Amino acid sequence: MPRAPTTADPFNAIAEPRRRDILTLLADEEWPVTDIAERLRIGQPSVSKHLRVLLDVGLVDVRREGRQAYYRTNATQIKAIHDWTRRFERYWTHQLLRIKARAEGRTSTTP
Amino acid sequence: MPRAPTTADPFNAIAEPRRRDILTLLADEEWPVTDIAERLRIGQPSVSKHLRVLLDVGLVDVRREGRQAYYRTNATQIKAIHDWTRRFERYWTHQLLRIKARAEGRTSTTP
DNA sequence: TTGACGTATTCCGTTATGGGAATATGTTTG
DNA sequence: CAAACATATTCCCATAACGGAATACGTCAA
Repeated sequence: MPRAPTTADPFNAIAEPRRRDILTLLADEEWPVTDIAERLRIGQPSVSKHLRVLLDVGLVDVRREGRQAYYRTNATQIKAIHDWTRRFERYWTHQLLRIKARAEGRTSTTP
Repeated sequence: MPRAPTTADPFNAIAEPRRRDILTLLADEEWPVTDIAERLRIGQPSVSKHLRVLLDVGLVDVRREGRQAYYRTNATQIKAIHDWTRRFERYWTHQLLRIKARAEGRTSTTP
């Protein structure tokens, strides 16, 4: 069984750094494809392909106007990832506390 | 250029659902490989391979004791993902407000 | 209509996946 | 030492990624 397609879910979609860049860029305002390509220094076909993936997963929305396509981040899908990671929030907090405690020469159980 | 290896970074590593399951299981306490396989109904070699990926990325720690290897989630790497998603927090909040407003028959600009 | 423009898709080629089965490595026990 | 046990690795294979180049579409302008 090969790796799941990038369009399988938001987790797979955001694994690609450039797609994360695109999502960040499109968070505040919509942009047409060419502008995205210019700003991020990516070839237009690549941008189109990345946007295709993001669109399939629902991470972006499109607004077609004439021959241009304005894309914009739809953050609701990112929430799913955020919610998953949030369950570990207390662990890295504890880890930090432990590290801090060790650095100060005392154990985490005796604060 | 193919897709980045799963060991490239935590984003790629957690794209696989079973690896997320493993991380969730190992969050509270350490477990040996066989126990993980039993609890999650995955073959032992598969578990070992997933753990290998997670270990390379630093998402788990190991404690070897005799012939057993106790793995445990190291959540500090998950924080990187959490931090990235957190930057979009306000967007889905706004989106929800917009949806709610629309459902109540008023625009988001006139709350 | 023809041509220019903006976007999307297709065709490469290289690389990696994840599962199962078999096997290798290392450790404990009798 | 040999057998049992725990874990790791290798082999096999179908699937798919990503980038770049070329090309196909759809739309707008002259």
